[in-house]
Amino acid sequence: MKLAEAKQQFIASWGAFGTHWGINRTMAQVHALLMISADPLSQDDMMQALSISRGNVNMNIRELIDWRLVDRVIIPGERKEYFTAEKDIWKVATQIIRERKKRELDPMLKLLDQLQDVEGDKKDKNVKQFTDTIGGIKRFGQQADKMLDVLVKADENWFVGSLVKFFK
Amino acid sequence: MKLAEAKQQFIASWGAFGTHWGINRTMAQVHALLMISADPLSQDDMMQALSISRGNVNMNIRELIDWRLVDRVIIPGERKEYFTAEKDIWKVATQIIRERKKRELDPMLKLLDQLQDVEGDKKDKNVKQFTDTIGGIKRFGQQADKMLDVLVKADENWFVGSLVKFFK
DNA sequence: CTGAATTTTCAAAACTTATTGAAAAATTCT
DNA sequence: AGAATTTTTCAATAAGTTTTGAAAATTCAG
Repeated sequence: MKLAEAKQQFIASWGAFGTHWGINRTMAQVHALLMISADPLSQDDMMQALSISRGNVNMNIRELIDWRLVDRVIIPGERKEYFTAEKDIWKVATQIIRERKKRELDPMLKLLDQLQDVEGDKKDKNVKQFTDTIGGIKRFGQQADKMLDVLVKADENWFVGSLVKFFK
Repeated sequence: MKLAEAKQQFIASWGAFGTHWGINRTMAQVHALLMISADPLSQDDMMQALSISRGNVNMNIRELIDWRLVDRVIIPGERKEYFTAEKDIWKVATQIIRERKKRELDPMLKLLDQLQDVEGDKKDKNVKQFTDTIGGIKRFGQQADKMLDVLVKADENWFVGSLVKFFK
């Protein structure tokens, strides 16, 4: 397979993959493009490569920067801004976990806390089923929360090394 | 807080949460409703509880069954079908992992294999960046794949117990 | 087998989200 | 400072997704 074709396929698939995980297709594609580009790209480069509008590139790039997956790069002597993506997939993954935890898991746990104490007879099976379910999700979420905290602070080598032993 | 109000809040939040993870809001809400219901519900019950149409309930229930998160229940003497959800959140989580792995991770790994061998000079930095990135993602994905396999087959108590030690 | 109850399907409509592109703002050069 | 270039914004529009609801299919009791 030719490089250009392989690139296109990867970008398309990464985009489709993203949509299954609640990520805007174009944002995932911009990310994919930057991950496989040896050099930083300008917004014009991306418009070109993905056949999308200037506004679209701009919005998605800014969101990727907000997720800390992409950085602005200044190239001396160039007027335009350029962008690169973090290419170490371990760092990419931990960063995504970090953000989603902050944006989604933490608020969910806060809500579950509030829902925990409903008025009413603890003997009523409807009350009981509700509090049991909420309690179960809360405990699970807290466990996940702790685990992800450690994971995200860990070094890849330590982690993979330890996992090998753990999951023999 | 009153039970009815707490239920509504949970259903709404679970729905919103789902949309951030590529899951149809209504499907997540139906799932939430069944998880906090002490008894099995009919399609009419769900239409009522969520103010949605019959077709909508039907489609989403069938998808939840397809994900093996919900089961049909026959109540003797009743003409209607009833439905219950798995309420053990550990089982829910491992089942979701199982399905997403099958539907998304496995195909992605298969694609990365194909993209691995592009024609061209390995010294060309463009070729190199591409194969390095793809290779990195592939290795990471394979590691995750193995890990999730073990996780999904594990028993919750074993898992949590071991993790506590692991993540001290 | 008949007819009532229930479930399923799916085209059309409603809703949601993403994209465009031109205008405004900001930046940088001379 | 003024002009040229680049970036950002955002209202309008397009594209994509979900929902409805009525018709068709299926199931079941008598």
